[in-house]
Amino acid sequence: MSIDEVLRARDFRVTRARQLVWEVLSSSESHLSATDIHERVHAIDDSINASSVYRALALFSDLDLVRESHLGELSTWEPAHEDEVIHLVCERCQSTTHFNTSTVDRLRAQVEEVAEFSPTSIDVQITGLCATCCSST
Amino acid sequence: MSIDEVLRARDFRVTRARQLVWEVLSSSESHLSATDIHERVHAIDDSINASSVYRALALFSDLDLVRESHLGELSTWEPAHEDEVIHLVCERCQSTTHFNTSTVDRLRAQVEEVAEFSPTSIDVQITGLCATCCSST
DNA sequence: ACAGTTACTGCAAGTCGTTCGCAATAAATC
DNA sequence: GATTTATTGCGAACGACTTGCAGTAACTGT
Repeated sequence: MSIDEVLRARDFRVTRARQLVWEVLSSSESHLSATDIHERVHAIDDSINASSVYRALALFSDLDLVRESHLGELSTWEPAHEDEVIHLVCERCQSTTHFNTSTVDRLRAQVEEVAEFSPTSIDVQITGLCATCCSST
Repeated sequence: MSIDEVLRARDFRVTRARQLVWEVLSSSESHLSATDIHERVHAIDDSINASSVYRALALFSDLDLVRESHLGELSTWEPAHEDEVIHLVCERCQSTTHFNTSTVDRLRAQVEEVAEFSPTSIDVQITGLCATCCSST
């Protein structure tokens, strides 16, 4: 189902701003800040305003099409994904990558058993240096 | 070693602003935003300005006395602690508890090996229901 | 205890990301 | 194509945070 269809199916209008924001978001592999997104959208069509970008992101967030994270200094967005994933945030280049491991499940189990805590969501965030930045030190 | 001693030992002046920020920070069990801290400091002594709070936090951060996290919409602060610790945040009573497990070390090792990422800090936040709230459902 | 030095502070202005009100625009419906 | 109204662009406003600067108060030496 394309973004146009999703929007129409939920009775929202298909607009150029929304299409472009989605295009930028889904064609990037990493997390993007609102400013990143706005810049990229603006590069394609400079008539699209920053507030439209923010409004599109808010809408997509309501529709669970995107996932907002507060990893670095700014909020970042990415298309929504199912699994609990670890975020690796590079403190030099600010890039964010995903890392998937069953260790997170082990963590969940431990917390439930030992701490008697019943988790609804797990957010793991590791800051440090990514491979590229680390080797260029 | 008290905050006064730490400051003096490193050739920084002991000021009321710094003392109060530290007092607020170390007497709270949960993470606090800069605004929270400012409010609490202001409640004790309303002559202390917001910029002094920010400057104190920046200094404490340099001295590794506090730890900054980017888990929510705002940055939050807490006194630095040695071990990488898991934060269990109850979504009903808002209490925050620490949980210590070697699984976090395993995580670090995995990330280093598999993702070739060199971590400086690990933040794990688990939201859900604490034992008390869970049993009173 | 006091004077001198200067690290710190309070203040006000400035920055930056984000939000909001409103009139103009353009997507859907007929 | 005309009508309706959800969306937009714009500019002003907001809130967190930073900065420059002149005044203050914490340390130092006497």
